[in-house]
Formats: sequence, C-alpha cells, structure tokens
Amino acid sequence: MALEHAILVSLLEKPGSGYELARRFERSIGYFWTATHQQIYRVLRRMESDRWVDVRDVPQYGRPDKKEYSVAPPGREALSLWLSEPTEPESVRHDLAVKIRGAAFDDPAALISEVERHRQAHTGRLAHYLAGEARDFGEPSADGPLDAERELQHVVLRGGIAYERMMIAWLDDVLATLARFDAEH
Amino acid sequence: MALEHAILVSLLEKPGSGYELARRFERSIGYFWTATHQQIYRVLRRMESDRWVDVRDVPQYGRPDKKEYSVAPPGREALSLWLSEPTEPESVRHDLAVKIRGAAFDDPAALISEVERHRQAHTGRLAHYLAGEARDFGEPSADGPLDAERELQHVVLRGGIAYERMMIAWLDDVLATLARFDAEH
DNA sequence: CGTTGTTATGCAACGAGGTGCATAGCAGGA
DNA sequence: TCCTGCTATGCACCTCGTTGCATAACAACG
Repeated sequence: MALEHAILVSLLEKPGSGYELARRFERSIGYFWTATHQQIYRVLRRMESDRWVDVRDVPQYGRPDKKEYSVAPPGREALSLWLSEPTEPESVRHDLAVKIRGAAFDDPAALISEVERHRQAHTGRLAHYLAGEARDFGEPSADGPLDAERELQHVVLRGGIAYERMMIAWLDDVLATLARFDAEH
Repeated sequence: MALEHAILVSLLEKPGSGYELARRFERSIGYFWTATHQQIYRVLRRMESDRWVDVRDVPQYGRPDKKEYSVAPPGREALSLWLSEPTEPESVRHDLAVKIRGAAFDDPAALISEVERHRQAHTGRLAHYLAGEARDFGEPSADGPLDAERELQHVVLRGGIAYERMMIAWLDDVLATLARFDAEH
C-alpha cells in the first residue's frame, strides 16, 4: 500500500494534477511503480479527505481545467513516518519465468519469439533510460555537488539501467538455452 | 492472472496438495511468483471445477490426509494455449526506489540501515540460490545432455542469481550515495 | 494432561487494482 | 461538418490478493 507514498514523493518533486501524475506513472516513476489513472484519482481523493494533500483549481485556456494537488504538512509527516518503517523486499511476479519452466512440457522452441519480444522491450527501455541519464545527469549539477533530490533520482535511474542490462544478458542466456533444444529438436 | 499457470507448471513438475504447493511458493517457485495458501486453495478449487486438474484423496498416517492434485488434459491444453500467447513485461513495484527518491525530502542518512537490511536479504537469497544450484545442477545431468525440464529450471535459477547479484551491486551504489550525504550532513 | 508445533484445509471480509465505459472541452484535419 | 485525438476527471463492476480467524489430526515435550 505504498501508492499513496509514491504519489507524495511525486508531488513533492513537483505538484500536479491527477492526469499529470498518471502520465508520470507511465514515464519515470512508472518504471519502478505502476498505477492506472483510476487508481490515482481514487487515492488522491482519499488523500485529500485525509488532508495529506491540498487541492487548487487551475483554470486553463485551450484545454479543460484541472485540479492541482500539492503535499500538505500531514502528508509530509505520513511520508516521513513511512520512510522510517522497515519495508519488506518486493514480491516478484515474472510471467516469463513461469513460461520458461512451463515450456519443458510443451515446445521449448516456440518460446523463442516471445523471449525475443521481451528482449526488445528491455533494450528499448535501456535506451530510454540512457537517453534520460545523458539529458538529466550528463553535466554536473548547477545546484552544487550535493543536491539530494538530483543525486537520489540518479541512483534510482542507475538501478533501472542495471536492471535492464541484467535482463538483456539473462534473456540472451535464455535464448541460447532454448536454441539448443531447437537445433537438436 | 497467471497463478493458474504457475500452479499447472508446478503440478506438472510434480503433483502435490495445496499445502505442498504453498510451500513450493515459499521456496523455488516463490522466488519469481508469490502466492498465499488461501489463494492457492481457492484457485485449485476453480481449476478442479474447470477440469484442469484431477484430485485424489491420499490417506496419510501420522498426519492429516491430503488431496493430491495432478494436471488433467484440459489443464495441459490451457497451459499450452497460454504459452503461445504473448505476455506483457511485468509491472514493477519497488518500495525501496520510492523510499530513496522520497529520502530527498527527509533525512537521506536515515535510510542507510533500511538499505542495509535489504542488502542482507538479497545476500541471503543469493547464497540460497547458489547452494541450490550446486546441489541440483552441480554435476552433469544423468538423463542426458538435453533434459528440457532440468535445463529450463537451471536457466530460470541463473536469472535469479543474476538478479540478486545486480541488486547487491546496486544497493552498494545506493549506500555509497547515501553515505555522501551523511558525511557532509 | 496440557502446550506447542507441524501438516492440512478452509471461510469471511476487506482493500488493492484493473477493465470498460462515460463525459466534457477543445484542437486539428479531411 | 464530422471524425479523430488529446487533456481531464470520474463511475461501476469484478477479480486478485491479503489478513485474520477457525478447524482438525497428530507428534513431541514437560
């Protein structure tokens, strides 16, 4: 139940509407925490009634008006409390790993194209991360050598990069393994 | 919604009761697919009514009787169908990454012990994987060089090992980053 | 004999999360 | 003008998943 906290962090980095949050969850934040817009709107309303966030109606021209959310003091406290509590390591769900073990009871070679699809997706993400790193962290910070927000965003991004590289290498391993069954049928 | 399929794979590897499945989901399978026993029992009943699995009452001495499930032909077909369908890459949820970015608005150094806890958990998992690898895959297969089940289980395990190694290296990176804020407060 | 622990199965209730759909303002192109 | 597409918010429904609890058989220990 950390969606609230992910939203708090995102709003602390920059206030915004539910729609804008949903878009961020498709981009930067979404690479380590996913959420649909319905979920975000629902949680935002709960956070609003809990006084975790403030709302401000922002009239817009050329597009519908929006509600801009920003973090209120109780929200900051809630985040601080959550940061001080231990969190259990994430529970993993890898369809592909299930499929690979399941392929032993079907045709292993039939999985090759699926694995290649995943490899391509991870290659694309890696390229996206690297482009973002070059853009946002390519040159030294203008705010001094110890800008916490920037440094911590960077180390999280490096985690994403390391993850994608690991996945690509592993998927190559998987492909090599599957290919052996293909060749000798 | 691949829990059914994870159960099918597990039952194909070896038939067993709901309880036994739950224990497997705490061990080997659980490292890439988690499930509680309630979930497993519920899904097993659904799978039984869909004729995906057969049940056999097994009286036991010295402990309560059990129901042993095994995969029925329609279950095999369902698995085969699922294997042939493309699956979207997993949705990720990393509490720790949220916490790290959130630490920029709190005390970054306060996260160090939490990150160390996670590092320890991953080190433990890695050791467990490596022990399992040495045990199960240390010597060449007795069933010939192309035992699909064994080879595919091994490549999935290698994925787990690669993941844990990557995580440990990244957490060291995180710790080094956090330490910089600690030193210069 | 009572307690604790393990095997084994299950119910009830709740919250999290996802899908589909609806609405509405406005822009831009066919 | 109609259609498509983007911004922006929301409802209804249903499934997934977790928590807490309950039951029952037996083993081992004090």
